[in-house]
Amino acid sequence: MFIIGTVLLVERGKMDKLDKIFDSYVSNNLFKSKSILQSNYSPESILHRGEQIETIASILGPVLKGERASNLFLYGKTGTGKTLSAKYVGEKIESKAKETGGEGLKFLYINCKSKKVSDTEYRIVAEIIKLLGGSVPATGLPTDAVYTRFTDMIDWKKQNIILVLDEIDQAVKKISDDFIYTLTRINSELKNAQISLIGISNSLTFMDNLDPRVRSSLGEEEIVFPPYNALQLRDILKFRAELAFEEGVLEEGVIEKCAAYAAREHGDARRALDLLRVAGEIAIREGKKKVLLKHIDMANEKIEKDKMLDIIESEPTQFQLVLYSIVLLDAQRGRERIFTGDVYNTYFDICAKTKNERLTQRRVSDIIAEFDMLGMINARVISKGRHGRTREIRLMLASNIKDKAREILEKGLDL
DNA sequence: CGAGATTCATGTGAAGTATACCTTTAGGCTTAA
DNA sequence: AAGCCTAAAGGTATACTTCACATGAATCTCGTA
Repeated sequence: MFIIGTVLLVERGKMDKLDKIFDSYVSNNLFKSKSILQSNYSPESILHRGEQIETIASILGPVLKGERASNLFLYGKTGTGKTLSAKYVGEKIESKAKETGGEGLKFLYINCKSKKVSDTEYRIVAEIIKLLGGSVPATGLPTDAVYTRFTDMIDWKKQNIILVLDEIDQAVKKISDDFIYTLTRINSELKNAQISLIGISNSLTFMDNLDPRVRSSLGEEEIVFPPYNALQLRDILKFRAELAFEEGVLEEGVIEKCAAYAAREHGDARRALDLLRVAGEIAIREGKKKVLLKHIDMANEKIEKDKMLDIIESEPTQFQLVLYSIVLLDAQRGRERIFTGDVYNTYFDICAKTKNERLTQRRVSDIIAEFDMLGMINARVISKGRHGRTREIRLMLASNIKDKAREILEKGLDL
């Protein structure tokens, strides 16, 4: 109890000196500074990405002379340092510009996948404007009016904007590619300002199914981020672990194991760092003095679990109701197959019980399709012949998190 | 017995509705000159 | 008269509903061997 309390404390705020001293008396805190292992931390130097960073820098360079930089496109699997490198160069170039007096440089970073932005073109542009310090209503404006507002905001003076669109493939999948086209075309409507786009994508094939016009304008320059291999991952982990952990709390081989795990998952450095951090947290919770090898296995499991549960928890009520129906049926039926009709019936009952409004079957059908997209369930349209057509639904949650998922849903739904 | 017709239970697309929120506009009230 | 506030009018995005039609294999029907 005591220990868990401190862990929470440490998680909440950043530790100041006093906390640090107290902590060393109160608990066996293995971390020197945990934030270093968190994914939003940008290290002073980025290992094994020198080449890419230099290339980016040289492409963006012209901006410092007030010229427009080429649009740039970064490929690479998750956790290969794309975002980090882009942000890194962006920040450097921004401060360089300030140093040399040129005020007219703005570096904007947008993640197209994050919850508040995702889904619509409108929200993405709105987010850009917010970053520029303006504000846009959440709804109510025609989309092109938002674009106009955006151009107005930039164009009042001579300046260069570098706009990073992270996970751009997600945006294109949800919306369509003419939204990028609009963005690339904005340049021709600007009189004073200039925009350079940096697109970041996980999918290597993303460019191939893009409108050719968009492809040529966005991909003026392309940089590929290859996955890290186990050795490089080890270097990165070592570098960060030294800053993050107290000395000597890592069991021999812990770093190597993390690196190996992550290397197996297409060289994902973020994953490796998460693994290490969570392993540390588990070790503390168990009251151990050292992070052991087995903690990494536990961490691996926990991370998978948390990812799913987070998604579930943040889902809107109606989605939770539908998912809850599926979870219930899954528990009831065991191996028996679940069909849309079954889900709708239980959903119907649950709505009655919880006094929630009931959606139509049509809508529920769409919701089920969306869960399918999320990978939470596997839904396949089959024909049962005389007995009609339906989706055959299987819950894809690992069995060890089903109970937890159910718990969260019941809590979320006030059951 | 087999080929076609039927049928069921939903999938799926299009169009319409409700709601929440935004801008613009016009009128009315206040205030300062 | 100028400035400010408010309410009404006119618009949009989003989530959902309604309507209508599409699907595709199990099952039925019926002609034929």
